[in-house]
Amino acid sequence: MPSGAGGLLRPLADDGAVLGPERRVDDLASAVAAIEARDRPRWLWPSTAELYPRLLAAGVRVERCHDLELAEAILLGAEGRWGQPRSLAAALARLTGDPVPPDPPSRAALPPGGAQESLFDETFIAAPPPPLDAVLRVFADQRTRTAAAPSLAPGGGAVRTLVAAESAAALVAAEMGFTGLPWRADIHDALLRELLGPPSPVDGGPPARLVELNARLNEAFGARVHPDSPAEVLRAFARQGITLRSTRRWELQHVEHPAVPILLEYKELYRLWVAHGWSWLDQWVTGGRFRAEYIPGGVVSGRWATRGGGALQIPRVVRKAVVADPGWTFVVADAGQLEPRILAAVSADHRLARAGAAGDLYAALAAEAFDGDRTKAKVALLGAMYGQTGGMAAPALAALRRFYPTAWDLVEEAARTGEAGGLVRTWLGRTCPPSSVSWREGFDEPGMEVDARGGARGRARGRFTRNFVIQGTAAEWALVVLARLRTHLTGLAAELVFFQHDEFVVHCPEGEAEAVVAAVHTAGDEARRLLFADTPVRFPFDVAVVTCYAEAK
DNA sequence: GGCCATAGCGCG
DNA sequence: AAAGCGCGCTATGGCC
Repeated sequence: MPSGAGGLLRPLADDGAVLGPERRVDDLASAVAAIEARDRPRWLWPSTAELYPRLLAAGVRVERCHDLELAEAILLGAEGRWGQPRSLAAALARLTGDPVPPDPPSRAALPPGGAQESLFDETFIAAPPPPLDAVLRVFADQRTRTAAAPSLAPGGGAVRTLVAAESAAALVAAEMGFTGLPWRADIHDALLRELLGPPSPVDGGPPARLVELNARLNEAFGARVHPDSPAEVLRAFARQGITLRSTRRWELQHVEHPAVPILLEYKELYRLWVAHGWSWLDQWVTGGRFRAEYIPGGVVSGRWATRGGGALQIPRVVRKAVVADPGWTFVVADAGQLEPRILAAVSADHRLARAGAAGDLYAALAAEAFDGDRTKAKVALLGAMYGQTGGMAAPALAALRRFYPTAWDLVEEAARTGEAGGLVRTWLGRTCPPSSVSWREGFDEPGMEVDARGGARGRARGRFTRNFVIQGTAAEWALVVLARLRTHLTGLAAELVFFQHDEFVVHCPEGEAEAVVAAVHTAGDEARRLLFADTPVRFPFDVAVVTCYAEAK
């Protein structure tokens, strides 16, 4: 953090009542550090993503915050105003009746130390700090709106929990981005050489193994083929008398032709090379760490998104490069069967909840309703949550409907609401975007009826809302786990280094592993109680203590 | 040259 | 008639 970044501070009570005068400080980070050490307050600020990385860079951590922007986005959704600008300035303008400014474009993903980063810093410093009365006014308004916001959970107050969890998670996100995931560039390089052969002598050229596979592919087709071009590959197969709809792997697998195994191997290695090859390593790994930018609430369902480096898509094979520091280890905790357990808890379906008390929910289902066929039980449950109706799932779904009618009704009701153009909400009250918002580009396919009811489009939306309730509630459970786990890790050297939807990775000295494992289980239990009180459903973790991430699972 | 849609595949 | 959800990233290929 450049020295001299100042700011404005003011002490408040929990309800936002002013407790003292406004104070301008020249060194915001030091002032925050001093107050944090003394009072451990809940910090109220416009944006964690904007401010907290700067505090972290100055060596300052805080325990709690209320993120006005994240709260605003949740509340706008709850009020049917999904997608309106969420910045402090926008929220204030809506209160004063002034023109609402659009949100600034999100910061582009930049490699660490990228040239544009310093440019951005200057812009930030040049901008005046927000007036504190704006912060107070918006906060007071949010408190009222939060109390009124609906949720799937019965009773009130759920959205307040959601806002608190989202704010806490934003702290974790910034800290994880700052800390980074331990990454051994030398091991990554050796892995790439083993799989791809030596890198090309030409800068950026394909490595030896890809060159070789391409040559063999040309031989098999009897012509030069550029395998990275789907159109060219389709034409090459057509010349062999084979008509394909696409060059997707699952379709190629059914084709009898000597080019197929070569092409499949090429595609797999090509993917590794372009997405997680040497240039990825150069761009994203510095000082033995992979640093991504994590974006809480970046996905409509409330899951996190990331910017840069594809942090949530690290291929399993590449995880061999994720190695703990000497004397340290990873605690990798994976919440097994999370979404079906969420369905059991949310629906409170008596029999499903009883199955959810078991260590293996699918096995419990199989024993009760699927003649011991675990695969069938799993297909049925996943089909119900994703809206699958055809193929193998049909008879399984019938059994599910018969044995677990309450759970069945919950997802069906969510689907019907979506098909009719309505909104659904998660347990803690995150609201899905309205149907007027195309939440996914390419949503409309040729021949899809525009009518929201009855048509293919309506059914697609039904599948979306059906899944939204489950995926979104699972994301909320995970947010609470993150927040609680973070709290339990304070005082230890342990650091949260990775989080991926239902999986938590802590990097800690070997001697702390036992305490971290205990903290994970405690956090999971606290999350269950906070969301679902006395549900019989359990949310067990598969926990692995490993020095290499690839060894987990 | 930049912009945008699409294809394809990695993750949960 | 059949229809499984959510993402990010990198390539190609058509466009201006």
